[in-house]
Amino acid sequence: MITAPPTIGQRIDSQYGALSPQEQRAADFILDHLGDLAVYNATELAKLSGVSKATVSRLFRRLGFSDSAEVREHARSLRSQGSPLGGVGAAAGTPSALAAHARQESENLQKMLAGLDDGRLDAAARLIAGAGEVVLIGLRNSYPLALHLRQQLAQARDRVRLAPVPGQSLGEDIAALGSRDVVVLVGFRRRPAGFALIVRTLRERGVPVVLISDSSARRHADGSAYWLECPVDSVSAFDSYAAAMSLMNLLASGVLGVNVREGRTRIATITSVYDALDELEAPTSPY
Amino acid sequence: MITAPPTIGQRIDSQYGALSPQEQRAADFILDHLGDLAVYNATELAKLSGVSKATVSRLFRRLGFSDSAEVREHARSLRSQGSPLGGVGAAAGTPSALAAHARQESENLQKMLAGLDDGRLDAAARLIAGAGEVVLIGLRNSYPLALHLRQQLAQARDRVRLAPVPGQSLGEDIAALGSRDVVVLVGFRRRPAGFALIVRTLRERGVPVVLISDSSARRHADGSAYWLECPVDSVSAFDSYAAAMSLMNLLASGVLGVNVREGRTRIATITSVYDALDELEAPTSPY
DNA sequence: CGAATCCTGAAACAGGTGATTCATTCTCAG
DNA sequence: CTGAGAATGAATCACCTGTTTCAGGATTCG
Repeated sequence: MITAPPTIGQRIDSQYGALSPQEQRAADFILDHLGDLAVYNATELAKLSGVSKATVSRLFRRLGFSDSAEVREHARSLRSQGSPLGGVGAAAGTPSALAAHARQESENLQKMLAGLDDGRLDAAARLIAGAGEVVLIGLRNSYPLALHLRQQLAQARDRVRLAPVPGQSLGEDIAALGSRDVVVLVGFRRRPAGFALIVRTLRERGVPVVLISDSSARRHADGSAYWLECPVDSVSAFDSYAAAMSLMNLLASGVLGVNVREGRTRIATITSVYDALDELEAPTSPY
Repeated sequence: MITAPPTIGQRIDSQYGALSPQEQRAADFILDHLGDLAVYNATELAKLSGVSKATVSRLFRRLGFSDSAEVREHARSLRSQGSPLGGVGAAAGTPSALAAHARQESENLQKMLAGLDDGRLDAAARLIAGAGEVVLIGLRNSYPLALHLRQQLAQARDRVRLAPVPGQSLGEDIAALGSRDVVVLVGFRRRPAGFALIVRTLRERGVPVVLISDSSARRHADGSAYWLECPVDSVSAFDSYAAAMSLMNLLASGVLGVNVREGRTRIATITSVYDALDELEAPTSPY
């Protein structure tokens, strides 16, 4: 049996710790774009990963290639073999359980999206974007989701509050709200008893509600302006909020008003993203 | 409907008859290797298709490109957008915003799972299941995720704490930990500056770390016992933590599974514990 | 605190790339 | 037979790529 020479991914993995910081940076980029490695030349690799050409050159050398042409060659041969290219993994484990999980997650996602293509996502986003104040409510297991949504929404607009603030009753939180405001109510299964009362109170006050929940909250749907349904079914003992997170992302970006259809990680944007990342990595205060 | 500029394949098709014999030869080669077009440069194209560089240059010009660089660019954009390879039509039905989003989410999920099938998920779950104390750390945007994971893990085992407790420094939180405990560190991109210090401190103390993050935290991976990588890429302006949530679910159920197998099950008490937890978790409502 | 070592990007340099020019060949029409 | 025109590759040359060198930090070690 022929022992194949290690792929570039494997080489990076095995030597990663021994690489210098800048070399790691370039290596990161390579690992993140293994499939596209053959289309970049060394200069682009350097620019995109934010290091000098010299560093890239040294990295190749250190990974055991004699020059960048050899790397190109290597990347190409990997491509043509259709190999997974991956440094880590690729070994057979217990795919059955993971596969079942994957299927379930996809199904959740699909269902969630299917319930959205009547334009209600857009409508809800518009409602939130135009509201005076936005209050997010998430109790119990929905609390982390609400917290997350607030972090994202806060980047899309002002005046986004999380409602159950410690030391303050929910009543006080929503007392001042009116019909020009919006409440985003995250209410996945295992809602506390008072949930129905919240919905009723808000409706009486004329506060529009965007309800995000699984199907078990259907009875509260007609008390809401929009109901964004999202399944949380899972093959395991616990609910999975993956599709819910996906929905949060859609909602936040909808509010931001960006055109989601814009192509994926375009080369032009890669650099700026990386730059922004590094800026954040260095300074800043802890949480 | 937007009329996209014709692809190079279409341009060749429409002008094929008007091309000179040698140009057709080069064009044939291009058509036969459309998917790999981005990896060849003009000189290689010439050599491989058996024509001179000059002919290739003229061909590009005749196809409406000003430059071979423009062709490269074009070839790349085809790669990143759709499927020059995987079939002709890119499912012309509704490649709308939601579809693009769905595709990206699936890809994230797939990548996440691919990084797991070497058994590291199971290993990490075992480590967590057997640890004396489990401390979850999630800063900034990773905080909601950590919070969520705690809710789920708390159903699978005892002694699961969230570390950045308000009014207490992280140092105090992890001061008492040792090699028999475990820290689950959630560190998705936009980590604060102190992150590296946390990793270092934990390693010095011999506290095993399960790192959950996107690829940007790779540099911290070798300071960790297990690194569960999870992409958060999104077609929108915000990162999507859908795959991350999926991973949390897997991890929690993995831990539960270990404990069930080893007779440490807490299933009987799950509900009551869960409820008690929630009272502590989200500030209680007056309702 | 100083020396040694390593890391790093700027700059120099050698080699390669691709657009253009030019001479040759071939094809027809006259 | 001849001249116009197209096709084509070799040759040229400005430009670009990638390697190496070098000097200025940063870090480590004594």
